[in-house]
Amino acid sequence: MPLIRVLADMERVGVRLNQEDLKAISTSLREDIISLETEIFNLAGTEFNISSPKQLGDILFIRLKLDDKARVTKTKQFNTSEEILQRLAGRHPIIDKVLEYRGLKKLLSTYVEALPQLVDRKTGRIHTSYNQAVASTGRLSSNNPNLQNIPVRDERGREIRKAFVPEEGNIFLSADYSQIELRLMAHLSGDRNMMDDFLSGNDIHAATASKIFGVEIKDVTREMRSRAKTANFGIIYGISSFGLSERLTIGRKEAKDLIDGYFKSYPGVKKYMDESIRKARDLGYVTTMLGRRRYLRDILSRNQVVRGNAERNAINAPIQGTAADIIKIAMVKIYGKLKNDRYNSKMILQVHDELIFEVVPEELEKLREMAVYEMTNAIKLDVPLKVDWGTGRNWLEAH
DNA sequence: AACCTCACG
DNA sequence: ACGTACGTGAGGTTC
Repeated sequence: MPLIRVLADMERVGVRLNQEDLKAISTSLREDIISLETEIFNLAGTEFNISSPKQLGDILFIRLKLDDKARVTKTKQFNTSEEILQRLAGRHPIIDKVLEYRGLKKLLSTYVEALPQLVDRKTGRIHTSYNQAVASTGRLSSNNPNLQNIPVRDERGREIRKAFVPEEGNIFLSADYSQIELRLMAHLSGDRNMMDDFLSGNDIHAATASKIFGVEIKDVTREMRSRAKTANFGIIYGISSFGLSERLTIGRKEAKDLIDGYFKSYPGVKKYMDESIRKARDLGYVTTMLGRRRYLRDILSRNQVVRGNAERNAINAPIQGTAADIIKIAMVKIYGKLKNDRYNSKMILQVHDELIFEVVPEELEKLREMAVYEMTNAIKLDVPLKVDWGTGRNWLEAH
């Protein structure tokens, strides 16, 4: 069965949205937004459109003179992104209010107000579209609406995720790959140390911290683990000392030392990354484990910014793309079994490393075992794949 | 339509 | 001297 039919079926089935929940969220968001508006206008001493980066920039950096060396965007406007504002937070009480306003407004306009309008009249459910041919790495994308970016990180946003629910009597099952991209880095690079970290079943970020900071795993602090985690992510994306220093708010030198330490701990990873770039130069493309190609026309560019971008793509695409290939294999296999064994439960959503099923309770045990098995064994690697799962009466709870 | 900002993995 | 971590989609503002 080709993937496109699996996706078509998932789109057709859709997912239920509890509109009463959303109404309540809407009311409370609106109230908070209005009072934040008032506070912001008072602090600014004038009314303006807080949603306009241009007007906000003028207020913060000219009227209130909060310029932190006034960073600017392409078009020479003041940069008012969250990242910049965070750094100014201590300087004036308006900053926190603006950040909070922005967050709540985002939830309201992008989700709470938009989603109910996309509930299908006939089915009473939300039906996304999955695209197979948009993302250059081979990932799926989802639009109209995008159900791959439903909030989960903040408390307020999580309320929205709770509004995604199964039919009366059914339950959600969520199954997701644990650290699939880092596992792929371990496999593809063949780095003995990283492979051993996964084979021993240790917490990978703690294991990385232990190596780069030179302490026993048991002596790894939260801060060390958090930095190691950032470094691990950075590695997958084709790290630079600048990028890492920005994210950790540390100096360039310190970031460089950290990266050097990383590559000393995982020398195979460094070798693999260099090899990926060399391959891209030779062939003009890189491939995933399953042979999907990403062409990199800029890999020989004389412009180092453009070339650097292509080099990071050469590192990242085989990793992200292989992860995408793997979950697609699992989806096709799982879908085949759902059909063949006449399940009444349905696979309804895919979010890159996660599959969500709407399950009739009698089938839960069997389906959970089957789905986790198919995901875990979709491909044979030199390190184990791990799949976590959960169930619940809404999407958040299933996590 | 371009830009800025921000939601997710 | 430059600009700098991967991949998406969507809403609001501005031109």
